[in-house]
Amino acid sequence: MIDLAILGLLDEQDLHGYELKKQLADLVGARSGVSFGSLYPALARLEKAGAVKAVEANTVADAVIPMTGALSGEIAAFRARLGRPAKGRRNKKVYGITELGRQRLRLLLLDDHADDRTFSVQVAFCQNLLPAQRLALFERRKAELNRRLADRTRVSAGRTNTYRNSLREHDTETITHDLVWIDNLIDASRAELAESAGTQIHSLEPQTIGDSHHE
Amino acid sequence: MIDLAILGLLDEQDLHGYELKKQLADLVGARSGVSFGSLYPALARLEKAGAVKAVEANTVADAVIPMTGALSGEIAAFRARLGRPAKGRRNKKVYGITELGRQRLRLLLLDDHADDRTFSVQVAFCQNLLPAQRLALFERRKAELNRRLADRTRVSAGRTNTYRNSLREHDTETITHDLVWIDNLIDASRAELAESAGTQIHSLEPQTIGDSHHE
DNA sequence: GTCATCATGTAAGCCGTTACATGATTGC
DNA sequence: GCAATCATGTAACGGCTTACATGATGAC
Repeated sequence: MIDLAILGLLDEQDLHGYELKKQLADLVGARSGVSFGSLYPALARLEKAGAVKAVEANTVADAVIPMTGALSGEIAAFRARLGRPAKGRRNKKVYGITELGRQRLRLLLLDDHADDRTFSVQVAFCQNLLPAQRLALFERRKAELNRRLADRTRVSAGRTNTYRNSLREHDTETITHDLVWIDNLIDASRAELAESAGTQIHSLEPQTIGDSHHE
Repeated sequence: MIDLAILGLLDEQDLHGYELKKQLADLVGARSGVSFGSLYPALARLEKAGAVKAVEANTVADAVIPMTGALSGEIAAFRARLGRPAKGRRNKKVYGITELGRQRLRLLLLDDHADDRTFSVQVAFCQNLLPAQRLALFERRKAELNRRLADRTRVSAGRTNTYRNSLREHDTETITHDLVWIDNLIDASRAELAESAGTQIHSLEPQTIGDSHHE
């Protein structure tokens, strides 16, 4: 999961570890947040594998301006790209994704053995997929949620009390809520797919010309 | 978490590992289900610590009758208590909770550093708590969820796209849904607390006597 | 007699956390 | 110059999963 999140973020902009961690926490929620102890080793591993590489290390300036806070990463990345040594924050390692990393990202995005948290991250970066792949991702998830719902109704025996019933009901509602969400995503995906199929046939729309390689 | 779930289940009935695993899966959902590789070591650990002890080992019969499936555990436990060697399934270890185990259970139920999954299990067995403790448990959870909601609105900057926005919105809805649930539990707890306080004093009001400390 | 299921356990390994170690920069 | 924050790492440890090893029983 951490690889997916790192590659997804680095595909959008170059970042250094510390900033990466912040955006990661933002993405998956402060809770279950990734720690340095897993982030840095993960970055090292990805670098060794050639999926990311350090760019502009040690020369980069950083925006210390607190700002809205969440913008500092973008500023840092911006300055990193410019190579401007504004105030001279030191041994920071700004990472960028490689072509190999992008391939790996696409693979991870398609992985169907993903757990719940990983699925969330897949959704967060699923713009990197082709419309049809995105749709397939959502459909798989829908099937999985329906399976859980079925399991849930099948059992229901055993000791029960107020709290266990309440818990069970709440869980069911949560899954149902997830299903509604997924259904919306699926609808949107299908619409998009139909639209792009239409444009491909007689180029009505000025959009999406580049997807020659499938569909 | 596994200790809490095991002790909670064994507090209701004596069970052997295999059956325990089924009920555990039922409790926390088939997904994120506990595996034998963690269950048996956990049982061994708890036994060594004196929190559970094996009862009726090796003499016990088991109901092989498939039935509705979920009932088999209760039947097994029932027969275990009777000591009836129906057909003679062999080296099964039926565990029971000890007084020390019950103490440990109460501690785990009150632990406020519990993660999300653990909290669910705490709710499942919170009947073992005193009304006031139960209320405190729910209130803490409510505070935690509100904290997350606050974090969530604070950030919201950074790169966004359709899918990230949708994910974010869905997460927010999920937390809100959890909050509604907790609020209901809290209301019920307060009512119960007031009622028991009322009967204890001289049964005047059936409502809100216990909340001297806020509102 | 053999296959599926019930049943218990062990071992290797992954993944992630906490805690520790280090050090530069900025604000006061 | 001192504390807080930024920044990067390492080390120890824990918990859980997968896979393996074992074996009894009941159904066919």
